[in-house]
Amino acid sequence: MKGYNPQEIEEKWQRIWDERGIYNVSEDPEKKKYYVLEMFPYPSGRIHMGHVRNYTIGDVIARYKRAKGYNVLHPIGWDAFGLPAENAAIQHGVHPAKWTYENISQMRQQLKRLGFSYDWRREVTTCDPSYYKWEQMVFVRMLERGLAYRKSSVVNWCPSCETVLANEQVEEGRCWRCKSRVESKEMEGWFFRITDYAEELLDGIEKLRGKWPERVLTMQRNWIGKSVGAEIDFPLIEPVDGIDALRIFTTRPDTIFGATFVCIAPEHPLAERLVKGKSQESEALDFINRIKKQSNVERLAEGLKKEGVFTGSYCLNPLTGETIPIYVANFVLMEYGTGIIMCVPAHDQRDFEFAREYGLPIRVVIKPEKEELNPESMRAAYEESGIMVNSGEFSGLPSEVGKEKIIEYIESKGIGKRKVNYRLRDWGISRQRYWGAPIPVIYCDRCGVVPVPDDKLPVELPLNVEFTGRGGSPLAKLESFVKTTCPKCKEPARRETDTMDTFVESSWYFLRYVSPDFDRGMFDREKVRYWLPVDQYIGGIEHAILHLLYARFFTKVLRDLGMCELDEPFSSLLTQGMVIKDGAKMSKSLGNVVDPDDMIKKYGADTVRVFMLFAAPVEKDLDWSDEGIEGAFRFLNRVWRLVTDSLSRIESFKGVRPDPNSVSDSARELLVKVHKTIRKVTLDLERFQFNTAIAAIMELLNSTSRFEIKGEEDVPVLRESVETIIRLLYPMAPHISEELWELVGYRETLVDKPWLEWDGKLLESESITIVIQVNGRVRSQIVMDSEADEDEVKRAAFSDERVKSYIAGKEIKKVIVVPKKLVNIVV
RNA sequence: GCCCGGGUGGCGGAACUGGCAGACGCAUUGGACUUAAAAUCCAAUGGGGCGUUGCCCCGUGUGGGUUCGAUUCCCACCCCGGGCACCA
Repeated sequence: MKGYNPQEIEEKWQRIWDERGIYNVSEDPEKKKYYVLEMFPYPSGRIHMGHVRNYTIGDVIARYKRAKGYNVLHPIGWDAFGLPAENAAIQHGVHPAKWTYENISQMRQQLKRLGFSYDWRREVTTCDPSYYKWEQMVFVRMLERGLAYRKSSVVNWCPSCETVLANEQVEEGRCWRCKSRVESKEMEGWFFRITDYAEELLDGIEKLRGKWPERVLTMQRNWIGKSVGAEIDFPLIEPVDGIDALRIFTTRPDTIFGATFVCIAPEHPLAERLVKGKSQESEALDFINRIKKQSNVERLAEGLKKEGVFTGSYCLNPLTGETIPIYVANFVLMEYGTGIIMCVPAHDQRDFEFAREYGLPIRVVIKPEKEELNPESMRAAYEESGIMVNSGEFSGLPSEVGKEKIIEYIESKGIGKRKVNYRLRDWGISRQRYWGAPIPVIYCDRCGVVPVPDDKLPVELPLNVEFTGRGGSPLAKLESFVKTTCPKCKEPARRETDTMDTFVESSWYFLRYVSPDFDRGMFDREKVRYWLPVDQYIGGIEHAILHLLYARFFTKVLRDLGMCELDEPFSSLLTQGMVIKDGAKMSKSLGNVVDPDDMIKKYGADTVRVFMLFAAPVEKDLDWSDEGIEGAFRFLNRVWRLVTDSLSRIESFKGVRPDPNSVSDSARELLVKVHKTIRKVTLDLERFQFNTAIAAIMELLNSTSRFEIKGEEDVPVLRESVETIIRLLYPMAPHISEELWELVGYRETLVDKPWLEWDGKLLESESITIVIQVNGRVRSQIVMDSEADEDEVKRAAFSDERVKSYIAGKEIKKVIVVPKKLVNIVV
């Protein structure tokens, strides 16, 4: 018999699966649907071990669910827009389109070589105009509804690349590409109003509890950063430009009697007006300008040092009626709240530090339960709740109650209102880059911003551009693209040359898979109704916030545009850990990269898959081990050998059911093991515990290899065990399983075979080993019939010789019997 | 600082809902096969002890608690990983 030759059999089965199109699915109202999706890859050139792990997990789930009778949708595509393509163009003169499509065709071959069960007819590529056309149309709808808008804001600017960088593209204050220092710059750009959905996105998190990893939910919750409080007016002593009060935001209205000064952000337009004509003017303006020049990164890096300068202006504390000073301070953020805060040094650590630095009064207004606070000797602010003191008519109230009372009071006086703030900012989607979906708007001197009409979509990305890496986006320099006519007045106009953030494409690709060729809209609504939501989404933890939050937001927008009925796109989320080597992420610079192709060449796809699943639980990081993959290869070889070695013995027993009552004891034991393994593997696959599922198959393999046939009636047991191993292994290592299945005499492929069921009766009727403890320590074991009642078990326990020696001459205080498990005798 | 995870042999890891800690794999050691090696197979492998082939004690980050019984539950602390970090 031939040895295990993975190259040969893997190619064979991949061809057979492909020819028969066995993974192609369509809607079937008779069957329960299951949509399993892995995060699609960026076509960087070659797949890496992280992809292999991600897609192997998805493939096991897809094959298992299919065997369980589900109509399984399992698609793949390409997140094909992005900066690396443009860099390749700048550095090597290859056009981004050519580079991207060549990478895709290479990576597609690699995925096929791993035997993943995709419906390849549904492949989507986001840089294709037939894909981004729909995204542009949605952009226009959003624009019409005010969900997309243009504004000026402070961005990260790389002076060398002459482009904006997203926050995540800034590493320690430097450009991730050219390492030059990033500057802050005010720029116009397009935004999606994700903040309108802050509350719903937060609510949704509660509904995803238990189905998404808690960590991801926590990260999203923090990112949205809801805080409840109030906005309150602090009247100015001298009004400026008709403004007679400063509106502040606070989450602690209960501490307002302790507000001894007010701070304003340096970027706040009022800051400069407040200092005008004051003796502090030049000093204050110097400070404001110095802080404004710092990039966000620098300002955060300088971090803990609180700095400020007195404006020379005063306002009133609206509750105490006291006159208090107004400062400009570096720790106040323009983007959050109103950009102005009331400062309560006794009960806020930042205000406390600032007050100590500048000698401002500290007044205690919240008293802790037990201790007394002394403003002179306090070393830190008291930020917890307590009893209100020095707070006029509110004194004596618990601070939590006082918070409500003060809000009611200021609302009744018309000097403020209850207010909820979010840390979440609107999503800036403009990129001064070429390789992305053009933003479909036209600027007309007469009509202003005009969206491109639907019948003129898509705005195709022109391919005849030059890549110099200098002077901004190549699009802006392409006159034939920029020059156009206004759709409204037909006069000459200019096109927007920014492209969309690539996270926009990945915010809806999972919807496009249901009808990839649909040309009357983004997707076929009926098909979305059938397939969505995604039942199981699988990907790396690195997308915990960005992609997963954007996709949730975009789904809700599409719903509100009346395009679908979906609230949440991904019912369940599985985040797999990274693949690392020698304790570090695989990277070229560390020289610890393991190439999947090399491993496939050496061991075959099945071995690579099995190792990925066996080496660690899915959520944890997986440390690559050369010895480990050898072990996986050995395991498959042993399976191969078991089957081929037993072939002649079991060949003529096809379809013969073993009779548990007439087989030898060891055969019966094996048969029980077979069914226990079916149960274990099934339950493990349901919970995505692939490592223990494989361990269970290994155990069964060991038992079967050791098994010796005692008589003719034992042979069907051996056969059943062999067949079980093949079939349980199938979702993880499909090629070898198919080949061995054929070898043991079957013509139909395993793809079509329903999943195995275990025989519950066989497992129940077993005799059971019961552990006997004396004082909680294991002292003996007895074998009992599983039907035995408590008294029988007790009697057997007391008559056990070893137990007798432990309890001899001692008083029995208590006997605990756990049915079918153990007896504990306390003496 | 705050919020999540997580600490189990030499290593990756297992243990249902409180019930035999260390499944399975790797590595190591010894043996078989071989002229030899590789491959393969068999055996041992948490620590310590002894009357040494069978048994005893200790042992799941540390210290306490609940319980007949704790890797599992509760309290306090230590360490590691990740996220957020002047968000008022």
